[in-house]
Amino acid sequence: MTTTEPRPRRSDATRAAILSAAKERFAADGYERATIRAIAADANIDPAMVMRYYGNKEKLFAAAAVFDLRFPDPDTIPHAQVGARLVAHFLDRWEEDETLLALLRAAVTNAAAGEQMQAIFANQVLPLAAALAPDPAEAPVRAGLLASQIMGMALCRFVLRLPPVVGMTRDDIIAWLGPTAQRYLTAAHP
Amino acid sequence: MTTTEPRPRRSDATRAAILSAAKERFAADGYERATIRAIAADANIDPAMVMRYYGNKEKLFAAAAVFDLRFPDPDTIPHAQVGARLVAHFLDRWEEDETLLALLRAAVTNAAAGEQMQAIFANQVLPLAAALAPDPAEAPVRAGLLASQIMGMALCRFVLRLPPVVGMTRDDIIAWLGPTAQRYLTAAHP
DNA sequence: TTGGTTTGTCAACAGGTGTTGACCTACAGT
DNA sequence: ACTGTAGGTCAACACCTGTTGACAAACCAA
Repeated sequence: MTTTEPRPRRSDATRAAILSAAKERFAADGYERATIRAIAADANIDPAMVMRYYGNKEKLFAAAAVFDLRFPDPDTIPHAQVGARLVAHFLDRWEEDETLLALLRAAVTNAAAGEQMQAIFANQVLPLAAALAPDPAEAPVRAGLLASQIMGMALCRFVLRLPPVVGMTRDDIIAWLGPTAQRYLTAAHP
Repeated sequence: MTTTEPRPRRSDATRAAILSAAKERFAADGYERATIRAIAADANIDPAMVMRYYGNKEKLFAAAAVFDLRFPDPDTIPHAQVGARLVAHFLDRWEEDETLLALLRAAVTNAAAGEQMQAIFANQVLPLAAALAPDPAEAPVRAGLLASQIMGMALCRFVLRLPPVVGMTRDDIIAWLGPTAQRYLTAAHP
């Protein structure tokens, strides 16, 4: 038995346009300033359609903020390079998918977005740290430290746009942050 | 000639109450959700007073977001301990003054707040890095790296409230982030 | 063609926002 | 006591927000 795909509806294109516009607006403006009217205008549809297909603004955001970090299999990474590889992977994910930016911008002022951020941390970052940390009991703290450095870099580079941080190249960032991530994940407790 | 203090006005108490309530609201809710009406209610005054004394919401925020990091004199810190000392200092400043939290929460969605954040970076963090970096030309990047780790920790601990990060003690954080800050500021370019 | 379901449009609602101006009150200087 | 000014109150404004319900158009099955 194949997985039962719900047969394609005629309105799928509209749904997709709404979701795409929502991601863009949430990423650019944050939760409160991204208005349903503006999202609908971007998608060239009536604001009422947003309500019809997504119920309300919170559910629309929940749909727009689904995100998979797509970590590589930890076993395929040489132990000495996990830091650099993860920093590089995070940078790529951050730049190729605006969803993370939307999530960050919204999570700072919206409770539901904050919880979604916590869920991503618990379901995706924590298992990764558990697979890499020398002692599984330390995994949560190590995951938290990794998150603090990665999110801080994203904050300064993509949100606050601090000029020296914006000016760094991808390789600069990997060279500086790689050892930090490596230490947070694998080094002995200081 | 003594510095010409503007003689105290009868309304100084009201002004201070407004500013204090504004800091609290901006810190807790961010720029857009902190309404003038709510701030006025906290200060037990009429919303119109806010406009009279601060002109408009943007100017009120600008007044509420003035902040001095109060760095210790770099020369008084033993070179080997600058990282730990600065991390400890940042933690203290962050916890004793909610202005930084207001600034961070607002800077993510409000352009003026973002610029104020950039100004603090340029006027306060950058000179510190310049005084500590081995090569002054590298100071901006080193300051940016320091900011990324410090702001990231604040974001995860005070805003997103990631449980493992909230659970860390002050000493935990200093022990983990101290060496990172030390390396960003003083170690050779990797 | 008929009838019903899906897709879309329009206008309006109830409530909240920053902001303004008219007005009253209490004080300081004379 | 009189008067000008600073401090404070009140109601309203114009606008924007999420959200709703009534209605029209397009589609598809019979």
